[in-house]
Amino acid sequence: YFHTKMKMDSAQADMSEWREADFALNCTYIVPDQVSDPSFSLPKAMTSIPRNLTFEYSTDNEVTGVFSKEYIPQGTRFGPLQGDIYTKDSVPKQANRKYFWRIYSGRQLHHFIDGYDVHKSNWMRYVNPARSLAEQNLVACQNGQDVYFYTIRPVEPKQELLVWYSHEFAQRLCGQQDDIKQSEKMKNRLCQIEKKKKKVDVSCLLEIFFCKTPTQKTISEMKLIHAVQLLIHDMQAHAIYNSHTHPRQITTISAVTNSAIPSPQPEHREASLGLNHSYLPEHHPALPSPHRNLPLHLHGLYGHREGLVSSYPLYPHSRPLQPPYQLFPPYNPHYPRLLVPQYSPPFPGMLPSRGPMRYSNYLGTDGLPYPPIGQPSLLPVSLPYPPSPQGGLKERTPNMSPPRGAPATPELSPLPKPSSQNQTPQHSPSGCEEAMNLSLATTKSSLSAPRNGPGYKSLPYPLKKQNGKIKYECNVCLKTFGQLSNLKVHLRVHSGERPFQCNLCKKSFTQLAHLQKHHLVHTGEKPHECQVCHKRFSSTSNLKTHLRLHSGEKPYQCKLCNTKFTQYIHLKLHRRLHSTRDHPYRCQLCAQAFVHRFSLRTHQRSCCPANSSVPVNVHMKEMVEQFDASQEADALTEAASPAQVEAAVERWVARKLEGCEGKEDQKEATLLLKALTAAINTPAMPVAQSAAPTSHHSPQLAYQERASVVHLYKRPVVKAEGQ
DNA sequence: CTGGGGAAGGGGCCC
DNA sequence: AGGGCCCCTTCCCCA
Repeated sequence: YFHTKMKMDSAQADMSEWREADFALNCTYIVPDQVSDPSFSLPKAMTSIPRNLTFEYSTDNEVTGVFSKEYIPQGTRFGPLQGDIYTKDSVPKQANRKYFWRIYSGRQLHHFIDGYDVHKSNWMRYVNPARSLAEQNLVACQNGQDVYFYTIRPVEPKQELLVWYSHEFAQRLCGQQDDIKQSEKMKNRLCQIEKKKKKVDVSCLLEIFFCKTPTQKTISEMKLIHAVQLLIHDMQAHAIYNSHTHPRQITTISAVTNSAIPSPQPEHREASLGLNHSYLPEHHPALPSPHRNLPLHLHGLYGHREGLVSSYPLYPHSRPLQPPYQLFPPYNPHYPRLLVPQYSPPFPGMLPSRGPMRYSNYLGTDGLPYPPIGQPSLLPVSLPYPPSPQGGLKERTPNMSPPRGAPATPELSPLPKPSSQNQTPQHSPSGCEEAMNLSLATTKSSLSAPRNGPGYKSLPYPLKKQNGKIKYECNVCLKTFGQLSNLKVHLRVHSGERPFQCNLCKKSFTQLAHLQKHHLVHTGEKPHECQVCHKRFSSTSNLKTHLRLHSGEKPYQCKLCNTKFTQYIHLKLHRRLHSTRDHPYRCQLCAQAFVHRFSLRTHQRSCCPANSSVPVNVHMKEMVEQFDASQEADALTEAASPAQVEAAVERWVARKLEGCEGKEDQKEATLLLKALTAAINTPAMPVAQSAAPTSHHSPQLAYQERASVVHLYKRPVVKAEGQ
């Protein structure tokens, strides 16, 4: 794993200059949502989460974030984001725009995706926004008319997914290129303010934000606001960019923003904007609150410009300071975070506060207490992206010409299934008449590039030659395969892709065969019959296991007590008994633990693999372990003399040999007995003196702390793990 | 609690 | 590429 990780890290691509289309075209892994039965009581926002992800809940069972369950490679695509779709004109009046994403067609706002309704949206609404570049691991891109999240760096297990807009996304959101000139004056003015440490002007600007309803704001005011956004953004970007050479600059800027911006008064905002509490940005600490309250039409102001440049003007693209996404200034919790009204984080999930987002709150009249208003409203002053409302946007991907002026986004309906992209085979055929026809239902593997879109491309599987044969190596776990198709199937293990779905229960699988086998669950069919008892089984494996009952075969044996089992799981469970039993005497060299002190001594003198002074003898090692667990050993006291131990070993060997007729076995047993006896009687080695009961996982520590403790009959409790 | 049996899912190899 | 098959593992339930 470590090797893999290192390899991945070193191979990490620099995506900092990738455009959204690049993400779409070059992503390596595609992780579709889990498809679940719509009749499930849980909303889709909860059930759609891919298997390699998991929610984090607050004590109230509210989703507070999305975490990885396993290693997720860089270049993995999640999505698309789902939700209700509204065109500019069809946005319900009472709509809570907190979860709005803007989808653009070219530079025109085309529609909104609203993640508010947990039954229409998917898990992505719960992803929190990154508060800094350092913690960002996902980038949101609009591909076609869908929003996807791509991993911009490998995500370790149990890490939280934190997203921020792609360059272009942010750009579209602010769409202000030609506002720059107009804002120059403002910038100059504010720079002067900075120099003079005047705060009033900025405060005034913010007042406009907080105290006037959109309609009360004049166009010039809005432009002013926008200019401030740009300025702040610019200054931050500049500061970041130059942070190495001009470290103070950041400080300066933060000081300005910090002092300049008064704490917004939530009541003001609420009252002035006439919004109900659910509009409050506060739920999203990471979001600049004022901005989030901006009505969409205000953003629309910025949306009509033409001639956007693909690269964000404020970010010199020349030399990234830090790998991917150095767009984020370092996050400093001491910075005032409420400044920059900007990027409104899309969805709710983006509750930085980790604040409760009880999904039930979204079901109807929530009434509730979204996270505290005061604090969460803070945002990272550092977020460099241009101001953006809560919208998603659209961009022009090479292969898609946006349906200009398309009607109320028919094809976009998130309800059934996202766009054509990301289609998994189970969805391809229509109708449920095919429910029973597995082959029909799974005609095409989604490994092939999705129809319209970006896809699975350029799989980075290295070719290797092993023994003259070509091998395909998985770039995630380094496992090699003789056939490319096997590797491709294998890759689903990492991507979480499960292209084969059961039409009856919606469960999905990585392989068709598994789906087929699963299907027997529904039909009740049991094709495999036991010829002895005529019991029937759904799989050969299960029949095989069953046959052991007749044959008496018990392939799984406990090394310690020789108990045998027909199934591995039984042995595993059984082993726990040994380990939960006290094993207070842990070898300092190899960490192996024993029930008895004399066993540890013998082990160290005869077969400790870490003791270079004794020949490694696997049989001997097992013998010691077995004897340690034997009734003969148990009968001894810890203070038993070498002679007593030797006698016990003899009894144990004799018992073991009962019923054992093989001369070889006897011979070997005799030899081992001799060796054991010799070891028992060998003068103690230095290391043996250190034998001490262990109450820790760390042998060293245990030794140091407990060396003087002598346990005789009462063994200290030990929490030895496993085995 | 432990052993034991079955059901089901998952990974991989071969053809 | 995909089907078939095998093996392994885990979960669940019961005595």
